[in-house]
Amino acid sequence: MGGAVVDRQDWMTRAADDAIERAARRPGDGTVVCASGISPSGPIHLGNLREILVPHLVAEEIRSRGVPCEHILSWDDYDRLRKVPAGVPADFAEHVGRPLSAVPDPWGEFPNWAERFKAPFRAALGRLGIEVREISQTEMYRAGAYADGIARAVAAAGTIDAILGRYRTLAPAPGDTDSTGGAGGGVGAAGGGKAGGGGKAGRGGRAGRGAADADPAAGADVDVAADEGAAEDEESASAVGYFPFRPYCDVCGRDTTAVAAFDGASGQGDYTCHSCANHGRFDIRGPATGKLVWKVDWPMRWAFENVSFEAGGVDHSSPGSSFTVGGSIVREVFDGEAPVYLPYSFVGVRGRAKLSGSAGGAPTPADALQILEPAIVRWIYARRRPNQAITVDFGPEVLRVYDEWDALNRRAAEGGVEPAEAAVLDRSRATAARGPVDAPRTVFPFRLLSSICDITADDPTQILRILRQARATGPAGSADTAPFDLADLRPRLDCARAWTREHVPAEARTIVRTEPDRATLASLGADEAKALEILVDGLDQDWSLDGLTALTYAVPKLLRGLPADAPPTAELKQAQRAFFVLVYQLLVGRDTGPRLPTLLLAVGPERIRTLLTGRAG
RNA sequence: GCGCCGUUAGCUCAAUUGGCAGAGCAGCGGACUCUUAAUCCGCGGGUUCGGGGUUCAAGUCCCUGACGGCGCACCA
Repeated sequence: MGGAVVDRQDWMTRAADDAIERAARRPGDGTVVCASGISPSGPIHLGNLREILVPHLVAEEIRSRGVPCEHILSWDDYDRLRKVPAGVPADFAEHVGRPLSAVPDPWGEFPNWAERFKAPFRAALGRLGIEVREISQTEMYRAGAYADGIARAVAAAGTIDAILGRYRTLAPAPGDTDSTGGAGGGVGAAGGGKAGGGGKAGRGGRAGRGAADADPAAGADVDVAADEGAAEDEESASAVGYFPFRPYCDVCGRDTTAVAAFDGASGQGDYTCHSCANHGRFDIRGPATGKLVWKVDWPMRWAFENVSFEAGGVDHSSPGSSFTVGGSIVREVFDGEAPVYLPYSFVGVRGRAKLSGSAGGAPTPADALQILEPAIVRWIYARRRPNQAITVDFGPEVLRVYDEWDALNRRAAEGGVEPAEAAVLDRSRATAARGPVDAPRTVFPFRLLSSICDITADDPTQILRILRQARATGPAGSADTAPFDLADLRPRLDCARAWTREHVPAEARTIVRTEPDRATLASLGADEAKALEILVDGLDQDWSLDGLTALTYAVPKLLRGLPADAPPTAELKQAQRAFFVLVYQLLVGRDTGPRLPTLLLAVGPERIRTLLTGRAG
């Protein structure tokens, strides 16, 4: 009974509280920096979208309070290509080990490998109303922006090695478990006590997501072989001990290098490349031709970008994984502090989404936006706490999602939703900078649109005609009688069309015959033929939903010499049912189908005449 | 070994910071001249995985056990 308090508390407000507090005790002008980082090594899927959406929603909350906030997206396009995904020419294996930005696009449409995968993702972000400042790690490293960070890391190699060692529990030392607890706790505490955790069950769909399938098969050989070459710590240990910076080879461009010697005074060193046997030199002072290993690179950027909030997948969030060690490294090496951190769980997919274009099996944001309105995609990510798994369903559940969404909007319009729920709704529909995301001006139930797309075979003219009819005669739809056009129905109409085409099973679809069923027509009894005649002759009397409804039910009555408005009897009802079956058979080759008046309206008078009489309309 | 998530109606899942356990589907009953996954109304349905604890109050918080899923400890 907290009565008077308007409570919009949810995970986003809490994260925003923490992030603002964290930023306040940081250097800089008080701008809260929320960070995302993605490695564009393949199609960027719906799981990766969470990497963006979690910080985005937190940033939105921060902005809504009038606090300056920036959302950055670090493209890890200077990472090595780790393996060649399925569907890519096998000879691309030679590029394994090179930076993603230095590998060509297999299909020659983009400047390089990384850009191929950035482009569609960027477009999807635009539709979702998400604005970020993109940062290319390739450019940053090559421009020498990180020179100071690299120098610090190299100088503190021993410290870093020791930190990593603290968390190594695999091989020999069964040692100290409390060092883990201590470090992890220190870092995570600010997150409100929940920062320690996150991981979660993933890939909810038993129908499977496919990403997993692609992994082992596709790259196994290549991956193992290449990683062997790169096998880092062990190899280099003999020469110069642990070394957190890995040079790319001057000759072959791969990171299959081992540092053989390094001189701290000059900042220069020697390496040997396993792939091409090149012996080369590198210099960490200016523009870099290599990069820090991941677990050092990440905390270095926290300090460099002054990050106050970031989210990470469960794989980064377990004890001993990159976030935990990063917390120690940023403090001990970069004189910084870990951001407020939210671990997020995996995004599962159900309902056999159509595979996205290029290589992968996992659906992308672009795939989702073909089926779901932008606001609904945002809603799916906003309404669940990050550490809960999300299942995006492309199957029949889509209908339910739309129904729920419409119901929520309706209730909100009537002012009948809880503050917390209303807040999530607001966050889903609009952003601070861009305003409302793309949404239909005229809303019809998704299942209605889908059904109409189905029976009209996507004919825009007929879709519009039926919808106008539906609105005119709709039961409670009297509220909004404003005229509308196809454009007012988008993007939902396009979503319904795509969903119907790609996700509704064939047996649930209605396919109107293109040619009359002459065999059945030839075997009709006299009454049947007469009934069809009555129907066809009556089509023009009142070509509307109501008119056709009256007509279809009247036919068996007229056939018996009864008036069209005769009261129904059991016998009449039976006759009506039999008549409907006959019409369904002739129109769609089945015993049942969509309600006849609707179906007739969709098929149109000429085609009805052709199919029911065998004569050209 | 360390750690995370889940377990709620026949099924799929909700339940804002602890405050009367709720929807959809399925089932049953009824209405619409009614056939369709394009309609409406109603009904039934629960030991919230087990055990302990804190509290006026626990699906929710603490401890513990079971089952299911996953992550890290090698790399990113």
